[in-house]
Amino acid sequence: MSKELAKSYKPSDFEDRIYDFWIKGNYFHAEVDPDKKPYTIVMPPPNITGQLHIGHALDETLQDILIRWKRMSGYSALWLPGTDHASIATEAKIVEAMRKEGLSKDDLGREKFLERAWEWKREYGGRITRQLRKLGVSCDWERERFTMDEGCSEAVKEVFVKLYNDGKIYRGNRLVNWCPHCVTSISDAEVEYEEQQGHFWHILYQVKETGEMLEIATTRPETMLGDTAVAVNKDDERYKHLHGCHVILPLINKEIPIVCDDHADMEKGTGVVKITPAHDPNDYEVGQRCGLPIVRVFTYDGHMTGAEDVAEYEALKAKGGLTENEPEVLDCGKYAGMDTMEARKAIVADLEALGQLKQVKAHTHDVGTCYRCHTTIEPMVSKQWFVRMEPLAKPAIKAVRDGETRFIPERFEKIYFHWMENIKDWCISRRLWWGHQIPAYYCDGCGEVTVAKSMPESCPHCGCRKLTQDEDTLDTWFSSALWPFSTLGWPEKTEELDYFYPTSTLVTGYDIIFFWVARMIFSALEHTGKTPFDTVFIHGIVRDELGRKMSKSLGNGVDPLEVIEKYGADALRFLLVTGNSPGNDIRYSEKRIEACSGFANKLWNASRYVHMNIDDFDVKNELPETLTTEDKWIISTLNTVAKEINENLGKFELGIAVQKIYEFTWDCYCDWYIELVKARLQSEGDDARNARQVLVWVLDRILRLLHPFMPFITEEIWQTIPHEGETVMLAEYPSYDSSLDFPEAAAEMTRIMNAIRAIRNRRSEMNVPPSRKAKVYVATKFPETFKNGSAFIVKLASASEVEVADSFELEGAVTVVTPDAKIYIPLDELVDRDAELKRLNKELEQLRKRLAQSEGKLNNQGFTSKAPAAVVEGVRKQAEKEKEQIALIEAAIAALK
RNA sequence: GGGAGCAUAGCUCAGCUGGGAGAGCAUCUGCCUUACAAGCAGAGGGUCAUAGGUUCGAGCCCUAUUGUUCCCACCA
Repeated sequence: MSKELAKSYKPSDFEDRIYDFWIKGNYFHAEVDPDKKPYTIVMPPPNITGQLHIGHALDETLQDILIRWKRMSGYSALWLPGTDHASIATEAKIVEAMRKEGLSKDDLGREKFLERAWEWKREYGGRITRQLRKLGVSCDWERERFTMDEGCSEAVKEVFVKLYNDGKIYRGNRLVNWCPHCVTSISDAEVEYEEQQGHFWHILYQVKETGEMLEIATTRPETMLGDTAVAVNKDDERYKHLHGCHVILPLINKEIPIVCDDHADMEKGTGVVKITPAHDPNDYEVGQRCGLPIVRVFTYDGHMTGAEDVAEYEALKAKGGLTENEPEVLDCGKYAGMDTMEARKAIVADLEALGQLKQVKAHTHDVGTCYRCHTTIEPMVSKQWFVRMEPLAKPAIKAVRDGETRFIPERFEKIYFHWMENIKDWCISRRLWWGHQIPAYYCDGCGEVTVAKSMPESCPHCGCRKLTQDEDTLDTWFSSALWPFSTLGWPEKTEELDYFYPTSTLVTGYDIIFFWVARMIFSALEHTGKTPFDTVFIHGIVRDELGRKMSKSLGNGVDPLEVIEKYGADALRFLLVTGNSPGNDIRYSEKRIEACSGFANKLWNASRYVHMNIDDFDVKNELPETLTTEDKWIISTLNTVAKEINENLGKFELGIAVQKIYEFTWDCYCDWYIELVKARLQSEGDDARNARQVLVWVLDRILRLLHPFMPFITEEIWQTIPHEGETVMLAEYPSYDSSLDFPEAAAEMTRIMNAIRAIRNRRSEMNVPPSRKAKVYVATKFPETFKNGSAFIVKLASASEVEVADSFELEGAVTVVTPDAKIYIPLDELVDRDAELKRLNKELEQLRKRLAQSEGKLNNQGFTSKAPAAVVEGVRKQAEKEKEQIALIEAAIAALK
């Protein structure tokens, strides 16, 4: 490490070097240490397909701040990183790449495809974690995991088998969300609803028994071929005569019953609704209640079924492979093979030709789409694997209700509860190859299923030796749900698991509470008996300058790597926590990042100044025996700030904490303390030596306090000042120390500072340049304080000299009044009697107003009797000060006249 | 249809359990004071969305209203 500090702040010159230094020192590594308390964060694993975006930058920055703070506070702080295999997203990318080569999945076959996928993982899986390093993340790379590595896969199998044996995983035909583009089922959480312009088609169905026409409205006429009933409400007077009758399904002239079901709402439309159990969630329910057949009319890739599909169905039937709720398949005849949109057009046209299309109305409605490819979802009855959610959700609700896991901010608990309380069974099977293959084996002989962690030698049901593993894989989130414990070695009883689990804090965005957070909680409770983390710290999303979500299509994304290149990772990190409170969105703006970078620059320059004053001396980084008033003031202030920052961090108020460091550094240290000691530093002897020590000591504490937020610059500077230890990363985080409290000195310093501010203020109002010095007379009850501080007034308030006394009889002087002093500045030629009178009167008026307020309170018996004594006492003192000041100003006015 | 967030200075936002409205940027004034002009010293600028209520006291708590963003929901 260099001992020199470069002339100017150029983060790109040292950030990478510092990161390498940390890696070489192995400072990120956390061990099981019985002498320390554990603090654990598991990183939300980014997708291997992903590139670092600003959302990651926010998420990782918050985690890094917490982990660095805890590490410096004496915890064994483990931040466990990793990546997610992201089955749909990755598979889609590989399929897309293959398509460009003219290859399909079937051309390659499963084995070859998976080889390619792993190749992809090797190539791109490390990209995102390399990018993360640019941010300065201090995670334990030795413990990096991947959702499909051996251990995580073991955990997945363990969980699947256990849940299956407990009856909490089952396989069956249910209505699922089907993405015809990804050609797989997806879970309810993966459906995104988008508002679309559509139509209501009013179709006429003829009643067989009476010949009358029933008008039925639908938004999806292409599903009508799969209708197996129409429903009316049993209380609907209009249709009571039709109970038990049938209608003729147009186009295919199929006879289907009219059933009664509460789903038919008398208030809505005509009160008659067509029932397509195979392709609509509600209709599926009606079908179940009324015992209707299920007729599938769509293929899995979004076309109308035809003879081939029927043949497939018949073959399965012949084999005895039909199970409960197995949908029949319809040969859609002339519509067979059309995609659903073509079919819709053709069917509508044919209905019109038949005179059975009564009307078409425009209609906007929410249409479900796939969250990955945004293709319209086709609800479809299909045989899939499901997790039974009710028994899992209950304890997960209780754990949060009982406070075993809490959300920051708390309002997100409501969202969590609402979701958990209304949860449906979780469809976990995906017709994909990239992922955890479902550990279920089908016997070629008897067809029975066996669920086991590995393929059984022979079928336990019939002894047949030929078994085939289920082709499908599990939802990506099934493995992510195990992340907090699978990464620590579960199901093995490792010492890491014992020590670091349950983890401490989960940091994530509100957008994946359902996908991930909720599922981790119920999985952890089910398999480890414990909630996976104490606290879920939720943050918002980063928006662009106009408050819009960043998106590829808008092209308004901010590339964090470019920002780091230009301003440094420290500035970006600072930006992401400043002026923000938990759970709220953040707006990115160039102006703001410049301000953050400006702060780093300020710190850099202050450090350079410190260097100018210590480099030629042997300066110890410890407080001297003798402290001056200004020393005590800065130390005492720092002590208070350190106390507050720890409190704020403990409450996840990172934005408040960082602002306090900012203010202390810039206002207290740079603008006041350094200015206050400049004279001493130029002197010789103990005075100067002591000042150097305090200067260094305070800077060291600033660097420590700031380090979790701005790790690079703080390390770079820290290495150049006197210090103990190898890295600021492992220096102790400052906290409150009662021996560093100097309230009297702080009060004295405040009196001087108030006087300086008041004089500057008055001079500025009168446009007196600093070069024009003037004598200052201070009339005060604290003569010692002001005598001691007169040098400061000379230097910082452009005074030629300072005279202190109980009172002065001066005429033609400008007067300023502070709570502790009346100050005269004789600037004869500048004194504009009228202007001065006007100003004094204005001030008097303000003071009187305040006094009136104070006295109003004190005269209010409700206030004096009910308000806390300390508050009442505070107002009383305030009122006294105000009276004193008023008297002083009145005297000044009288003197002018 | 249900729920949540937000509304505070020209702009972007803080404001912790109720106890005299803040920051950054922008604007204006004066300073190249030997760390920093990416700076220093100052100034102006707010009916805390609206209307009620609780309280000795409300930006903060309660109710309603308006605007705005988002989430959830099976409405043909």
